[in-house]
Amino acid sequence: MWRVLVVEDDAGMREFFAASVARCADLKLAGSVGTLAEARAWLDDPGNILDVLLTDLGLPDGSGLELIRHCVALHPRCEPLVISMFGDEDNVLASIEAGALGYIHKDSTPDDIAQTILDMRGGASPISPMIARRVLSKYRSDRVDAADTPLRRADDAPPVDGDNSGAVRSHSLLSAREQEVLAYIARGFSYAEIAGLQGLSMHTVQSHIKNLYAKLSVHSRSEAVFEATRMGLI
Amino acid sequence: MWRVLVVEDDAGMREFFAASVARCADLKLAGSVGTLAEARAWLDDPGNILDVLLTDLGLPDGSGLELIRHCVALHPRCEPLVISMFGDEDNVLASIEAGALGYIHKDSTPDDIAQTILDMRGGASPISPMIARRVLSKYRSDRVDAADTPLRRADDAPPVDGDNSGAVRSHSLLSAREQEVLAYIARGFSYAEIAGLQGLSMHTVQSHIKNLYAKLSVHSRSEAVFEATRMGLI
DNA sequence: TTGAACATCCCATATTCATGGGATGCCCAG
DNA sequence: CTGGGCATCCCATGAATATGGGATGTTCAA
Repeated sequence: MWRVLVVEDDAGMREFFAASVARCADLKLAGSVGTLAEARAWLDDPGNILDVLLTDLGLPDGSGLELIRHCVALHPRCEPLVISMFGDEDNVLASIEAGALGYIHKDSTPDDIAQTILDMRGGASPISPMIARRVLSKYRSDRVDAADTPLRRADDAPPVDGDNSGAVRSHSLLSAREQEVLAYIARGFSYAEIAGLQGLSMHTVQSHIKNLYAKLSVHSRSEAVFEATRMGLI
Repeated sequence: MWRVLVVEDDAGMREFFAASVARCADLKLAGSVGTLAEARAWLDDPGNILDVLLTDLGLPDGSGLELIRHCVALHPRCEPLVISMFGDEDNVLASIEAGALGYIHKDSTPDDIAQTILDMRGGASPISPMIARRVLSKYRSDRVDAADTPLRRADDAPPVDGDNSGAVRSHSLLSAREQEVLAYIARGFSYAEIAGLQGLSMHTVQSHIKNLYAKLSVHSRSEAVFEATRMGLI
């Protein structure tokens, strides 16, 4: 009997999925929430055990991708399944990279949904041939250039400066300020300390760090130091 | 109109596949052979152009895997498809690694065969959910291996230990656990996530990090990553 | 001259950290 | 057989961080 958590912002849809799960004898609806925050809280509760995460990608307060990563980290035995819309292949692929094992179409019937979940727990990966092909391509190219594969969380792509005039200033991904701030971060200085050392406001420092993170595609100081080191910026 | 080469040692089967291809208006039977040698010769002839290689794996004079590799090298635009038997998943997986895009079951109907080939040329990868799952696992473990390789350098750290027989680990500043935790910290994982990934309690992770800090004489994650990098521990 | 990138500053809030405790059990060396 | 290093777990709290908003001005290139 597999425990399923449904995460979907649209109330109607959520009801539908929840009902589909609930009415299958081999599945148990462990929970049903509508936001990323709620889902995270649910997953964070050590009392909750999960076998299947059924989640939408477009949540009001964030991306389902984050949720998937969070889930695979916290519940290693849980298998994530994505609720996808038609023509949403890029996102599905991203989900798979994030840890999803397959997806369910938004216009599936209740029985299809339950069956797909059971198939997955039986060892299958419910993905279409089109997606399979793309996974294969990715798989192959990754084997080739595995050396400089981004390490993690590189997919919630930051606004990494869409201008490709990069030929000019190719060796300064970061602005001068950002670089300085980064150096301080690596040495463990706090916002306030960096601000003091540079004669800036703490808010300014915060801003620089925000931008820094976006450019490095990271979400924390330690990750930033790690990535920057890897990229030879420190 | 896709040109198909059929490679299958069993004469009856070969006839069957050849006929299935031939009778489809959008496919052209470019050739039909029964041995690896013949197939190689066919592929080696610069006059022959190929869009789809449909091959069995168990050929009398060698493996279809070799043929697939040979084919992808000589005919980059050709898409290999494997003829598989029931329960032959390991071989199918190997074929995919060798370059195959999918497979056809030996007990398919003529129409299925043609349709599968057309689907593949349309951008799909005809593989079952079970196989897809195995490809995914492989894909993921490969990525992890790739990401981990640069981390474990001078030292030891067997992936998941549990046995602390490391008596001979004389000049290792950090314990195995601490190293692992450090690696996760560098990638920006939170306490809870690291705990999940290692199957530990969050409190335990916290303890390791505390001790880690003491050993490195630092007071934050970013400092730890910086110092550890400087000391060649990451 | 209009937009884009940068630098600067401000605010608010939920989450996560750091760090101080303390506890048990294992194994190895002294 | 005892102490120290390691691994594991628990708790609590103040501090720091991450991240979402906005706002202003400069500079440089299209």
